[in-house]
Amino acid sequence: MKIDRTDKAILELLQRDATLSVGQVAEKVNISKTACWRRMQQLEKQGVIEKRVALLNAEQVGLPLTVYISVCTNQHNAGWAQNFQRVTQNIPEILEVHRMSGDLDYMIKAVVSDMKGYDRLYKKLIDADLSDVSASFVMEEMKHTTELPLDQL
Amino acid sequence: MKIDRTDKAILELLQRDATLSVGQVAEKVNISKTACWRRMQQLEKQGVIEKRVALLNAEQVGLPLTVYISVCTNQHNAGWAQNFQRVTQNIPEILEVHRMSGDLDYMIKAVVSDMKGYDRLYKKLIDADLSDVSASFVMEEMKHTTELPLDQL
DNA sequence: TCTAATAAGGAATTATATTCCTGAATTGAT
DNA sequence: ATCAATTCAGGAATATAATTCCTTATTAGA
Repeated sequence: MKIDRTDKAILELLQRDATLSVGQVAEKVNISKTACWRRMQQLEKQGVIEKRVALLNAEQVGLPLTVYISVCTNQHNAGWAQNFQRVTQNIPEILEVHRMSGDLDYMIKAVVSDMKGYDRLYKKLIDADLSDVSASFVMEEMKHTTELPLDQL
Repeated sequence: MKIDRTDKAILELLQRDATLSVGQVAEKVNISKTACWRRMQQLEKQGVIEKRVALLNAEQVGLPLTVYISVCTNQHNAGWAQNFQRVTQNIPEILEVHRMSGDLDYMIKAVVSDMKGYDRLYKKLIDADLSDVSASFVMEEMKHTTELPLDQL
């Protein structure tokens, strides 16, 4: 199934605001309600639309501090990697974990309430045998979006 | 307005799946549809719920490569910062920009189609006089969520 | 305890999603 | 080019959900 110009327009709208009704989307992209509904279904079935979520304000829920943590290791073994995977999955403050190119290391993004909160997170990582850990704190969030650019479609 | 236990439960549900109907949420948190609807309205009015969005699959829309770019500067002046702000806001591949603690630098997260795509982005940054740029590519996305932990509420 | 204020639920109403059916456009074979 | 066969689109009907409105509890303060 190919994503055409109309699908692209639908995706752009829904990335911005998923509360739009089928009718509203249909009108904006100039097709009928039914046709629009079918396209939206299709895009979900294909997995192009992964999910619809509510985005919360981190400050208002008591998580004003974002921190990037890089973790280095010289342990190449599968056991270590598996343990790392398991530990990070189960810490809810950790929002993202990436294995990076270059050095053999990982980048973690986490949100915490304050330095005390970071310290608790740090200890959890240390306890899990992730020793080579270094943190950078976010001073100012200048841009933050979940909208992917769809130019290439 | 205080966020109580019930609000917290509502937020946890909607962070995970914003397609849940008011009725479904109400049932899960054991209150009436109307009460639940009012709480949801309130949470939106307060800005605790910032928005509802559709999350797309980056691979399926042709953006399989994520890159972190750090930008250093020795230019402290307001003009440079303003230019930086303007340039990054207008590049849609750039999803996040953070000013970090420690060294005077910035961290950018971007998505691109491939190395060619990265190179185009790189050139845009260079053109905008952001010279001290270094990239790290994501090899594997191990965790990626927009769900904030609400334990502290 | 009484009153005012606040919060909750049920029923009615409105809006929206979803299905179903019909007709148009497109494709592929002859 | 013509004729099925298939895919795609739209309108109307139906089902589901959101929203409003009204009435009843519950709470806080005098």
